[in-house]
Amino acid sequence: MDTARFIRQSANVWEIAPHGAMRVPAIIFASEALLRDMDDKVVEQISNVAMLPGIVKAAYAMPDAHWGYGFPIGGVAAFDPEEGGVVSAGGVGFDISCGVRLLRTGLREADLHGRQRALAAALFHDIPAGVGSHGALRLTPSEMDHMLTDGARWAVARGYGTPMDLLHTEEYGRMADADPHQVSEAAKQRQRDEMGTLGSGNHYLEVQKVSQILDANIAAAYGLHEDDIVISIHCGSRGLGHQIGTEFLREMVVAAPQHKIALPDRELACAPIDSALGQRYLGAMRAAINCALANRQILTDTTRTVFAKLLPAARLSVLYDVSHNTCKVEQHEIDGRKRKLYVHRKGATRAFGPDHPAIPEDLRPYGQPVLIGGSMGTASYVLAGTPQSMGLAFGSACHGAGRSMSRTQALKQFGGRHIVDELEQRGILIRSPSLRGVAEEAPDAYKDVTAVVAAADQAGLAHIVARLEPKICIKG
DNA sequence: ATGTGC
Repeated sequence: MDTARFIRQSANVWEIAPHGAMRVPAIIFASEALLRDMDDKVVEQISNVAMLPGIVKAAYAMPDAHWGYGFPIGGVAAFDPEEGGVVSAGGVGFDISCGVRLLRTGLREADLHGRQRALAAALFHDIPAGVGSHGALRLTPSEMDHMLTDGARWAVARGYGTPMDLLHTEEYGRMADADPHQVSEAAKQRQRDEMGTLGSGNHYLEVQKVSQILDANIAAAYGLHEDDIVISIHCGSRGLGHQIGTEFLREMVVAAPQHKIALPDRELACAPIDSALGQRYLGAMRAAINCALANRQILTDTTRTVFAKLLPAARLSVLYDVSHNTCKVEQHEIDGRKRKLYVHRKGATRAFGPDHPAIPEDLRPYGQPVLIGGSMGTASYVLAGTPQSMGLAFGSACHGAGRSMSRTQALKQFGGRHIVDELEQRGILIRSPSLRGVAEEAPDAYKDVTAVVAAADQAGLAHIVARLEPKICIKG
């Protein structure tokens, strides 16, 4: 990307002033090197987002941004219903409420010695992974509705985990105002036996060690110490979220003319927040958020069972669970005035600063944990929301490394077997039902996650707390 | 992301 197109606001903040049909500026958070390597499509897409009705302040792209469906992945945009603001299915993405949950184990790296292979085998055996994977559960229609209404709270009530888990989950495990009646039978059908499954693509369950502490004070408050073993679970709402996304996208394209919305790109299909269609989508999307929260809760329970068999000294506790594909109603102060906004985060993690009431009480003084999943075989990071993050991009940060190469391109260039062998030589065990999937997820098909989080940190979006390195990766 | 697709 040509950096001359931008007004450089500061070292890591780049702006395109509004022109043409843009209502607000487009802003990219990135280092100069990341921006130079960034897909031109990102500017085109956030500039299009900046044209949508009721958009507030600016359309943003995070340092890991790349080309997505309509909105870039790594995009943030907030809309005001009082100014004709819209909600967009493409602004949330197909994998509704995809997110990361981080578990502490109470184990140290030394506790894994001699057990790593057995643990990898047991996790791979018990965690359903891959395209169309099925879990042990099969939901009746009434259980499906309970799950879609109560999220992780439903899972805990059914014996999958403890109330303590909910305390450290976004929305305390239950997204309010979900409406299972707006979720089609087809979506429910697809999800019936997919609860507690990982899925495919970039989803994974990883056993990691804390390799570096970058903020000792916050790390201690988060219960993280060097050489600790932790577990990251990265997955979303499976077939249900995808089906909801597909159906509403189609409906929003058809309805756009009725709502008098001129779309700069039909992939940006959206509906006014105050329309019946907008409200129906929000009800269904929140039900999908509950599905993802319940899914990660059940996976937590399965993981606990595996650890109890192999490493009974382990005590798995949730540090935090946060989504990076959502649209949420939040209060934000704009020019001294508090406004209720519909914040779309697509491949962007919520990153609320210290003292925000949405953060669990014991973590509140330190800022919300921001969980950044790296690409397979590379590092992940834990960051914390900062006091200034609310004013920068509505309290948002990056979500991962971000692809630098398409899946097709990665398949041409890399071999799954080779990647597994190479990582094994570095002490990282990859277990996956699909070598093709492994090739698509090759570490070199992604940006450098360390550079991405450094840019997020330097821009002030979130503050780096700890670095995690993989030991075992169960790959979807 | 996805019962991976014109």
